[in-house]
Amino acid sequence: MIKLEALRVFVTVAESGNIKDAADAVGRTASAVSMTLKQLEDEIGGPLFQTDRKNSLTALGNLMLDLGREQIRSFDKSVGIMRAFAHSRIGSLSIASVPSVATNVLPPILQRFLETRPQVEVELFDIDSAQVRRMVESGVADIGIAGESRAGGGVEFTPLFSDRFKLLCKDDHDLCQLGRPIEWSDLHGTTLIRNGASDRIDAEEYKQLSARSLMTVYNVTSLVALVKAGLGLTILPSLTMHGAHDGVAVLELADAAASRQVGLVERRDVPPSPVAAAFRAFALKEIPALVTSRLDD
Amino acid sequence: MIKLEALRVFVTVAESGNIKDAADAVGRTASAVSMTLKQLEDEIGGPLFQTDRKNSLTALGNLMLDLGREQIRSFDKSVGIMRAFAHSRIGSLSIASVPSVATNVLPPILQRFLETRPQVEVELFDIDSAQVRRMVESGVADIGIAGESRAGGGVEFTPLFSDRFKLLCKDDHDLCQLGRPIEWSDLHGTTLIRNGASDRIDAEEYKQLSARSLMTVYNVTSLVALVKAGLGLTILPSLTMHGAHDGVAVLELADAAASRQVGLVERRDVPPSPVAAAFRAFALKEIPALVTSRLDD
DNA sequence: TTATCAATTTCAGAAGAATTGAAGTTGGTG
DNA sequence: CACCAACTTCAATTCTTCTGAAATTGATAA
Repeated sequence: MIKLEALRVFVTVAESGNIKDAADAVGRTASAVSMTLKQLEDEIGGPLFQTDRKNSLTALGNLMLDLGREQIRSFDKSVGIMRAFAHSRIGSLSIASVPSVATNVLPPILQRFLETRPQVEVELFDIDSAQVRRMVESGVADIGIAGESRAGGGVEFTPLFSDRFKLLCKDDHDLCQLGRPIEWSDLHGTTLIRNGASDRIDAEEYKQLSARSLMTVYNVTSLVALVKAGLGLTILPSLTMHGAHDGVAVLELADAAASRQVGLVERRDVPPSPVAAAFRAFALKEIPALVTSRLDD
Repeated sequence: MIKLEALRVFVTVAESGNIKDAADAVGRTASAVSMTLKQLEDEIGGPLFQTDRKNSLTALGNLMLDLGREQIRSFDKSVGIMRAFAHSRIGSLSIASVPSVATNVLPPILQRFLETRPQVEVELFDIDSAQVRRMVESGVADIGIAGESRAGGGVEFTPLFSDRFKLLCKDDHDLCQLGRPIEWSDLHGTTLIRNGASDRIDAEEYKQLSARSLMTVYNVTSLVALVKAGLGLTILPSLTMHGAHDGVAVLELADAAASRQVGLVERRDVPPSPVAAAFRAFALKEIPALVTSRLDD
């Protein structure tokens, strides 16, 4: 059986024009090279060089030099691709994330992740938690970032950070004068605007308040605009409303349990691609640190 | 160093979905296959299968299956080409031959030669002996067929057959009545037409006759037409005028030395390509036999 | 949950292939 | 024609790969 290694030796000899130099180049003795060449000629079925001074090729030798070079080049390139992929230097990564993280957290994370992986292709979808789970489950996204869900399903959740809910109201609202964390009871008699994230709060008191609410707004920008216009107040994870908004105030809630767990969503039983695995490790290490500093503003 | 053989094993395992069947397919034990796979994973830098039951590939495994298959296919194809070329089943062959041989001898020879080599490409040039030598010397033709030349030059001559010169005259010419081989002296007083081939006759008597000749014609068809028209007689190698011509007679010459040696012309010090070498051997064996029967007509 | 069974892995020894260094050839050069 | 360098050959050695037995693993069924 002809080996690629034998072709490598042959090409080296053909290029150096003699066995001794080729032997040095491949790190063997001349006799080893000579034997390899002989074996190759036997297996191919004809002489490769015109004389045993290896400075001129036969027609067969020329053909083998061309074909051999191409095979070596192509093989080495393939191996390079395999290794690059295995070491997550190449590949593609599809991330599905809830908007708050996609907007406030992922940009610097991805930037740093891609700094050492310029060849990796990334797709980022910002969608709500339920859809994140769906995209990961169906394999459309390699990894998701979303709030924790009750049902396990085909996906697995790994917490990244916890994000406390806060109250958003107009900055001249009465509640701003309280000077202390807001109790659920403080909200009686106010107009609460529901949103996509606030359903996750488990407190019974909040649920009752929420049930009486007449408005639900999913878009954060709209939500802030409505609050600013004085149409009501709303409760959001603090990361969601990260960044100052003129005319609105962000107040602490007294209920420490009012928080959402944000974490990675991954498919169960399907191992991640090397890039996805690398991103997972990177995210697990970097996102909590980043979020901590971000929420301390 | 990753070996193509390891990729072969991996592809087989990926295709059979388990080690045992793959081991049978490649003629190894399961343990050997298992170890090869492990080594491959170490060298690439990541797992190839999702579990140690080898029925589902990782993303890396899928990539390697694709790339590996392609490498194997391409390598095997290259080796096939090398072997086919070495065994002269493919390649190209450029033959330069004098017209008499190209017309009367080569067609059946080439037909038989190519019967077992349908992929071989042949070019055939019919030109005079001097040009045959030139084409072979310059490498334009791989092999030549021509009359023997005095000067060696960069080419080598190997005799194939000897071709006696004969006299061609109008069939009502007086010489036809002699009923015996023609002596040079019989030609005194006749009109001799010189031609490209007859210069090779060494006999002093002929040379004198030839020197007196006023006409030289190189094209055999024209030559025969002139003879038939009664403008003179000419002396040609018998193969040249093979095939009956109405109205002309072919007479034996008494001078047994009046013959040309026809043979192979090959470049010195440049080994023939496998096809050329095969054709050489074939020609050396088949042409003399064919010519003998051809000239016995 | 545990028992079972086949597939896989591990391990040490065996077999095989490649490599070495020394001795022997060969071919080119002065 | 003798010399020298390059190459080949050969037997011993080293390195790699393979094998068979035993241990482990994981799926399936009781």
